[in-house]
Amino acid sequence: MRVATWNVNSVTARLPRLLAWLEGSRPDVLCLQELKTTTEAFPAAEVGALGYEVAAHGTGRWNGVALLSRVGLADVVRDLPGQPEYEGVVEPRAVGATCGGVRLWSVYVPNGREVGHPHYAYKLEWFEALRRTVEAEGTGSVPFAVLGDYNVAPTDEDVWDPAVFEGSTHVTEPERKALAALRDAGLADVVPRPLKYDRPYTYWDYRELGFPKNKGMRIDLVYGNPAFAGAVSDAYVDREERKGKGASDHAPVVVDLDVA
DNA sequence: ATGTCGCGGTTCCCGCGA
Repeated sequence: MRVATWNVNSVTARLPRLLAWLEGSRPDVLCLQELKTTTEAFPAAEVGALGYEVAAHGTGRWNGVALLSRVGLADVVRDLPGQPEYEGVVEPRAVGATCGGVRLWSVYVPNGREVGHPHYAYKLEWFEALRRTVEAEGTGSVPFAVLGDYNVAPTDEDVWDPAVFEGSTHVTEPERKALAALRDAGLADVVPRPLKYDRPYTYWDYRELGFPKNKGMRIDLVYGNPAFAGAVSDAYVDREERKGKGASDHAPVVVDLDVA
């Protein structure tokens, strides 16, 4: 079984690339983030023509997540139980489903903007709701994983230059402790292999030639319970998809599993 | 070497978020 996660930075803008990537990589399940469109406007017919069922969750210009599956899509849940609001709104940042006997969540963790900003506190609250979901769903024998854009680099090795990020979001101790809490809840960080260079970055800023200079970050993560992580046979970052005109600023992370 | 991108509204540029 092949599962993948990809922040597409607008599914509408990325549709030609998304369809080509699905045809080329043939994941059984794909977790998408940053749809930037509504549930209704999601291109379900186009991905359906490739054999995928869709659980999309979007409200418009920002955020939005989806699960695409060609191995079944059951027990769909939109939003984390108890997911915190931002400015009075529960944003579309999480969707869960059971696909081919594996329980999966596609998540888009809040960015945080600046340390001390209300969005940063919201980010940490959001992680706590995610941790509670892991405790509720992920501690049994069923393979379980949370895939998506976590907006946190787990270690200093996961950013191209730690000095540049000093004092910024994505690398602070409270954010990294939120990831550690997920590991304490039983999940393992399924670290993919890079297809080039030494670090498996998943995101490179559009600005200042981030990709050609490999000024990247590993912020798109796959956190799986023992039944999931123990079944992993391979994992890699598909940096090829970050190349060329019309790319997202994130590359897909692909995980192959030996599950029935 | 791609030396930002994408969206929606206040539209044919601007502000915002990332």
